[in-house]
This record gives sequence, C-alpha cells and structure tokens, in this order.
Amino acid sequence: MASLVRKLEQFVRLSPVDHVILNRASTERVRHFGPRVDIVREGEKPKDVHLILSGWACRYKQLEDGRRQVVAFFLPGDICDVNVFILREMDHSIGTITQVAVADLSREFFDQVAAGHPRIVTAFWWETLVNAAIQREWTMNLGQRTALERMAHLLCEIWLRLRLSGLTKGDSCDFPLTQGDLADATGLSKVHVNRTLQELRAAGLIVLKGKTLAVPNLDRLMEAGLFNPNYLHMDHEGRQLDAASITDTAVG
Amino acid sequence: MASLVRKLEQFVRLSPVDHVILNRASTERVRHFGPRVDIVREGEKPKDVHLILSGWACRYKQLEDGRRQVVAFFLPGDICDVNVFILREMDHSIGTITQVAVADLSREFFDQVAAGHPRIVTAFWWETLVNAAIQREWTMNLGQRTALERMAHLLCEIWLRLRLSGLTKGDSCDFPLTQGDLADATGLSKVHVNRTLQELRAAGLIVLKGKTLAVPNLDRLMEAGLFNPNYLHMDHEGRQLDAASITDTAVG
DNA sequence: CGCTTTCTTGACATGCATCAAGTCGGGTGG
DNA sequence: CCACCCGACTTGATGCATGTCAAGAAAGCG
Repeated sequence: MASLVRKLEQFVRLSPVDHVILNRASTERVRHFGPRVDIVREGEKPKDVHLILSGWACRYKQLEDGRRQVVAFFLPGDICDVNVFILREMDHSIGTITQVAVADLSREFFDQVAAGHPRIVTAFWWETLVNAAIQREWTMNLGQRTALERMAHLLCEIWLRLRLSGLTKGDSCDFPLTQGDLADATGLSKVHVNRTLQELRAAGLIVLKGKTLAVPNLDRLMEAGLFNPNYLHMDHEGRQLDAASITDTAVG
Repeated sequence: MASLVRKLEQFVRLSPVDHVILNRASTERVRHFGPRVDIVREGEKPKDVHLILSGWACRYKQLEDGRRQVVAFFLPGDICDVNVFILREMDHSIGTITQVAVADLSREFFDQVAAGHPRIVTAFWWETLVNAAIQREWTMNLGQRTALERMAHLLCEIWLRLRLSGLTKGDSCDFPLTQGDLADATGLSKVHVNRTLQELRAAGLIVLKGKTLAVPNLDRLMEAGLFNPNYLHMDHEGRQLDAASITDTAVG
C-alpha cells in the first residue's frame, strides 16, 4: 500500500487518520494470485474494488473470435475502479501478468470514506480522472500513432508511472511484459512488436533484455513517441495545497 | 436538461428535491455556441463542468503535426467530466459539432450535491463509470476491429445512446457528423470512411443521407460491429431499487 | 447563383499482418 | 548437472487492408 499513499499524496496531503484508514483497508483482506491468472472476469457481478499491492496486472477485453485488447496496465498502488460495485456486471476482465497481491476494498470501506474522509474522496476522484485521461490517451495512441510512436509512447507512460510510485532505480526498472502483452496493448501483431522493439533498440532509445527495461535517455524516447506527459497530471499540485482547502471544495 | 434527468433516472430514482437541484443547475448559467467551435482547449485550467443541453459536441486530442483523434462524442444530457476542476489543466479539447447549448456547473454546485444529495452523487459516479467503460470500448474498437466492424460499432453506440435519451424517432435519428468526423473518431482516413459507409449501405445495414441516419435492423448492424451493449450498462437497475438503499451504500 | 465544404471515385503506395521456420532461454525432471 | 521441453523471441517471404494522391460531382449556404 505504500505506493498507493505515495501516489495519492502527490496530489492531496492526507492526514494521519487518513493514513490509518488506508493502511487498514489495504492489509485487512489481501489475496495472492499467481502469474497469468484472472482476478475478475467479464460478466461477473463486481463486488469489491481491487487495490494492487504488488505485481503487475492488466485490464483486457476479448472478442468472441479471440482477438484480445489490453486496455490498461495496473501497477502497484493502482486501484482498479473506485466504486465499480455500482455497476451490475463487469464489462471487461482483469488478469495478472506477474504474481500479484491484491487488497479487496469493500463497499463499506468506501461508505466510511465518503462519510468522514473528504481528502481521501478527493484523492479517489483524482485517481479516477487520471485513469480516464490515460484511457483517452490510449485511444489516441491506437488511432493516430504509428507502430514505433505507439510503442515508444507506451513505454514512456509505464516508465513515468513506475517512477511516480518509486519503482524505478536509476534508468532501469523491472519489466515483466512479454512481446505478446505489448502486442495486445498496442493493437499490433507480435511479429511487428518484435521488429518495432528492435528499431527502438537500434536507435539507442531502450535497452530491453530479460525482464528489465532501461531508458538511457527519456527525453529522446518521449520525442520518438510524441509523448506529452500532461495527461498523467503529475503536477504535484497537492503538495502545496493545504488539504482542508481542497477537500472543502473539490468533491462531489 | 430533460435528457440528463431521463438518463440518470435509468439508474437511480431521484427525489423531487433532486429534480429541483438539477433543474436549477442546468438553467442557471447557460451558454450557446455555434457549430465547429471550441468550448474548452487543451492546456486551459478547467473551471466549470459542462453539461450538454442540446446539440452534439466531441472531445478530441491533437498531435503537433495535425493528426487529430476524436476520443468521445457528447450528446444531449452528457456531462463532460464530473469534477474536472480537480485537475490543473485540460489534457484535451472540447469542440462543438452542431450548435450547442451548454450549462456550466460550478464547483459550488458539486459541493452542494456532495453535501446533501447522495442519490445524485451515486448517479454521477454511475455516469463517470459508464463513460470510462465507453472509453475502454473505443480503445478496443481502434485496436482490434476492422474498418467495417469499427464503423458499425460506432454507429450502434451512438444509436443506443441517442435512444436512451429519447432522441430517436422510429428507426431514424439526426446525424450531424461528417465523414471527416467519423474518420477522426475511428482512426481511418476520410476516403476509407467513405468506402466503408458505402459497404454498410450496400449491405442494407444503414441508410445515411443528408444529416439523417436510419438503422433498419439494429440486430444486424450490431452483428456486423461485433457489438455487445454490456459496456453501456443500460440495465436500468435503478428502476427497481429504492434510491435510499443505494445511496446509503454505494458512494465514495 | 457562385463559393466552399462534403462526398465520391479511381489509381497507386505502404505499413503492418500473416505464414512459416527457426533459435534462444530458463525451468524441470531424471 | 545435464538434457529436454516449452514458451518467448527472431527472421524472412509474401499478402492485404488501409492510406495517399488527385480530380471531379454533389450539396449546402450566403
């Protein structure tokens, strides 16, 4: 949960009590999953909200003929969908990439937050809005960018999100995605993903080997991906704001 | 505003007071825009939330070299982004397609709702979650579907959303989008959009002429688009639920 | 009624998919 | 500790869906 709080505090300063609440929620009901396993399946009734404590997962949708699209990656500290249980059934599945530890957040937890912890509510809205922005950017990515740009863009996004959660060391990070995963996320074929990665390597933009990615020059990779980080809303505004002044006005 | 309340009540039964609140908010500060004009631009500080009272608009993003992606269409009754003002700057623009009337919803309005109208809060979360689901489906659409499937899918979605808001008559509806708009939304070229539409016409799946679309056989169009309406979450659950029982438990 | 935007059609180009056949690497059991 | 095996990666040859370019026809609009 460290990464969740770390992430949310980029935006809102949380009180000690808020910390306690979040800590409790993220240690109470924890489940562990192996790699390449489904956590929730399309069509099921959503019950709890899932908080990824460790490991990587993804959200994906599938057509009857097997075509599969990864529509989001979940990294440690990510919340799958605040308040999903409002909906009657899942319109997508969530599956693990690596081993994953998940905390199940109950409806009651969100009630409690709504009733008495406005800063957390604000932080959850922020999380929701940023996720929406990321999804829009993926739409843009698939609709307008070339294979090379698309791949570079995706790698930039993952890199920055990992860094925000403190999961990079120097210029490298763990990178458990296979070329097949990247294909499903970018809408490219596996073969073309392979060739695109080679192109990025040849240009010195990435070093990708085993399950480790290094980005020797982020600016150049961002250029290659026509990457504008504004949509991640990492502006750290909350750092300067007194939480009370936000929470009294920002939430619905 | 009729269409907003109509839409939200598919999900939650609102109280008379809730109606009054929403009515007031959507008549207080109304602005009118001509067709093909920007309402908000990327980079601006979001101030109010926009509720589309009448007309069509879209959300779009643009690359520096001019490539443009429409990432969402707004129809009457749609709210652009609940609580956007939490974010420091817009990561996309909103532009009109037709003439549009917009109600500006203030931060204070959302505070008021948050403080005393839990059913509306629930309804807003529902709206937010459904919009997120739509955005995911667009990602899927661009990543996996062929031109023909993609176009059929988009038309199905628009059709169902219009129908939900009571904006279809029989098997036809107003359809102000140009082939250029469709191209920007589907990630196809204008020329290919033209050919794809002709194919749909030749198959008898649509009648599209002037600014009117007719769908003689929705089921067949849905088949062609591999369209599964689950992501629109139109299950009307709220109709049966007593609002109180939802609002006491569903919101954060 | 002329001007501009939108639509349509044809010819040609290309980015990426598909098919097919390896090679590498890392986990596992003998 | 080796040998095998299976998933992940790589490479080449070929095909096709969709893009691009160009020009004209229709349709809206002042």
